[in-house]
This record gives sequence, structure tokens and C-alpha cells, in this order.
Amino acid sequence: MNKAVRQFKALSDPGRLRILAMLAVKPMCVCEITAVLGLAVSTVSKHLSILREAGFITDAKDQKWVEYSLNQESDHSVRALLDLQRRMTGNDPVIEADRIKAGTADRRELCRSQNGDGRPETGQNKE
Amino acid sequence: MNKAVRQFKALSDPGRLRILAMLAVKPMCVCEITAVLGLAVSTVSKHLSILREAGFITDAKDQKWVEYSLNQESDHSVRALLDLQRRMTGNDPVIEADRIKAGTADRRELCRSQNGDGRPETGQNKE
DNA sequence: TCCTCGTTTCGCCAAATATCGAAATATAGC
DNA sequence: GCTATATTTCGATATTTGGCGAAACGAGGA
Repeated sequence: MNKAVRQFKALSDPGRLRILAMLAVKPMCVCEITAVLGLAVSTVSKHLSILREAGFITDAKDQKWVEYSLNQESDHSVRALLDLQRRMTGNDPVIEADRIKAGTADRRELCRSQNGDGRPETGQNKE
Repeated sequence: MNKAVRQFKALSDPGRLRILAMLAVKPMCVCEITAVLGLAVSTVSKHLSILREAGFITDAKDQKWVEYSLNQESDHSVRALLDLQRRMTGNDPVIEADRIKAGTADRRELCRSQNGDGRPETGQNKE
């Protein structure tokens, strides 16, 4: 029963539902997800670990980033829950907006300057 | 998205999963459920209200008892979640034991003396 | 009406959770 | 090795949750 509780608990937070919806669009790294959600990096990292321990997502190293994806090799309950979650949040405006942002998110743009105003703290502008 | 969160939250507690499994056996009143779970009546009442507000169960007055049942007239997500919950907890030993107790539970025996040792606090013995 | 009993609501407390910023860790590139 | 960057872990804090007993509520029966 604990596994079931852990899985349902993992799904009972808006941020985590938003993360799953984004990962259904494409695999993403922590800083991309952070940029879309507008939460602290440490918070997003925690959410991701909860989703990973419940079996919903997997992570893989991609250069200097950790890329998170929906778990493709999952057991029945995980697949059914992800399916259901997609249906349940399908036409939520926040989720829809997230998915659009996820589609266009590029880690080379978004990461390194969560400071928003485009001026990295090193003073070095890359373009 | 809030509805989805509320539904997942409702399922992310062992006591509430146990209640749903019992109600799948038969409708039950609060004091029967309390006797099986071994929690305080007020706690069980709270769990039931959470499950009701999430749409999983309904209540109806039956003489002096309030009888709770699985919601038969539910929308897709509720039905799918109840289905899934049954599968996920299907062979859990606690859940199985609960279902047996639920099957034999009789409110006329169980209620009125949660004090266990059979002596009602009025000193009046009914039989 | 008054009492009993099943249920709900109300305070209260302890434990769990969400969030943040700072510190630690790991890795890429110089 | 050193620095910059991405991520995780840690510590603190605020909120939520789960639990209880007591009080309030509501319906049925004497």
C-alpha cells in the first residue's frame, strides 16, 4: 500500500503535475523546468526527486545538464496514472501555457541567467 | 488543475485507501469503518469528508446511521482512479484483512461500544 | 420533552510538506 | 588545477496534514 500512497502523493502537487505535463512534450533539464515554473531551483530539484522515487520519471546526464524524461519502461500503475493525469489536466490553462513554454524552451537561453533581465552576473554576454 | 490535485491528495493516505477498499465490499456507516481502522471517530469522519469532496464517495442517511458508498454516478476520472486504486492495493495484506472485516461487520454489534470490553459506559447492558 | 447515540465540527498538537537561500557536489572548459 | 555552471543537499521557516478528545449537532425513542 505504501507504494500506492507514494505514487498518489507524488501527483498531489500542482508543481509536480505541471512538470509531468511539460515532460510529456519533451525531456527537459532542471534549469529549463525552473524557468517555466518560476520556483527556486532547489524546490524544483526536490519535486523531481519525488517524481523519480515514485517511478514517474527518469534522469540521464546530458553534457553538463541532467535531463529528466517520463519513464517509458514503467509498470502498469505508473503508465495508467500518467495517462490519467494527462487527461485530467488536459485543458487546464496553466498546463497549456507550460506546454507551449516547454516546447520553445532552450537550455542555452534559459539557464545561467535566472536573473531575468538578461545580464549574467559575470558581466560576460555570450551572443 | 485543482480538482486533479484534490483527487490525488484524497488518495494519498493509507487510511483513505483502506476506506475505499472497504466500501468496495459494501456500504458502511462511520462507526463500522472506525471499528475496522482503529482510529478515532472524528478522524474517520474527516477522512470521509475528504473522499466525499473529491467525488469518490456519497453518503445517505439510513435510520440513525450515515451510510457511505462508492460514488456510482461519477465522472471518468473518478471511475478510472477507483479502478486503478483497486488494482494497486489489490493484494495488500492490510487491505485484504480490512475487506474481510468489512464483509462481516455489523453496525448493531460494532457501534455503541467502541470501548471494546463490551461494557457500555452507562452501565446498561442491552441484551 | 429529554436522553441516547451516531456523526460532525472545533481546538489543539505533532509530524510531514513546500519553499527558500546557502553550502556542497559534480562536471565542463580553460 | 581553477573557475563557471548545473544540480543536489542542508538548514530554517511557514503551511498543511493527520491525529485526538471534547463539544456541538441531529435524529429516534422513551
